Amino acid sequence: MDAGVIDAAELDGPVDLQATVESGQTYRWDRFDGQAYSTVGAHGGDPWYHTVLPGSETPTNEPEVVRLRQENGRLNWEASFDAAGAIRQNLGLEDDLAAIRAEMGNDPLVSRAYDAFRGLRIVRDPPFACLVSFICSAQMRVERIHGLQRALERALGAEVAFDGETYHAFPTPAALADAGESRLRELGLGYRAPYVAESAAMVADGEFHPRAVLGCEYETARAELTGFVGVGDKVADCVLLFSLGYLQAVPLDTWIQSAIAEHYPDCDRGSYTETSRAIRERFGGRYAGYTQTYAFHWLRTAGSSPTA
DNA sequence: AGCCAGGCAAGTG
DNA sequence: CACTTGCATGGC
Repeated sequence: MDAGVIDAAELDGPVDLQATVESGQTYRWDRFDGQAYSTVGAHGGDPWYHTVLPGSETPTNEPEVVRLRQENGRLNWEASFDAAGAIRQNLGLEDDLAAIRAEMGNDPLVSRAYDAFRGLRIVRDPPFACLVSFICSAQMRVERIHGLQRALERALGAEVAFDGETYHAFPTPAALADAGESRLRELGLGYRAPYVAESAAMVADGEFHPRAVLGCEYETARAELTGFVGVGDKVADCVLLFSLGYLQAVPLDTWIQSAIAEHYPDCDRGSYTETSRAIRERFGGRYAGYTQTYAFHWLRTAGSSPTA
């Protein structure tokens, strides 16, 4: 077993592991202590989190386990390989958070949210898992989205042994495509089941891959991703922001739309494309997705309920 | 019991 | 293009 420490002092700005992995941007990290996933602040002590990275992101080309825990300014990790680089990349630890904050804006909502979750980073999740989890996210609560991803892993993901325990990788595109709509309905996906089955088949067949939009200009990339079944502008923005590193993407979900109505009514331009352009400018341009994610987490945990 | 959840697709006007 | 409707399931 490999292990190591990432000291926040090496990074540009603070780190808050719990806010990063429990703010609804990634569904690939599980808390080890078995407590409810999204009960922010309810755990005692510093919990371990674990994930299984896909073979496409490991040196062995096989799924590998990573465990991680924050103690003050230090991130302790354990893994089946030298995972320091992968962790830094996957959790946005290489982002210059201090510089990003300077472009996020200073209105009350943004300032309150940033102060509440100082150290929250934007993740770079494995693209296929990110795509599936946000297809599943339609009309579902964050806690349930996370539960569904775990159900998919347990039922359809490869077993990975590590340190005497068994973990599950996220299902491959072929595994989800082969499972088909009926099996995915059995696992609780509801009307999203055919969306996941069809989009997984597109990837398994080599017809399309979320990674294929890398290099495209932002709005082009978003439009391309809507070629997947079950992916509209909002889910496409989630994949761009939480997986592909498009930090300007601002997913216009119900929480953000209600925040726009309440706090930035001049940014409501009536269409997704135009409202997106306006709020992106208000939220700091190239780093607007960071602002969105702080605002989302703050609204969902401390702010008022959406009215939309 | 009814309403709602990190929406999307298909169908109208 | 704007607007409406149907869609699974679980928690409050």
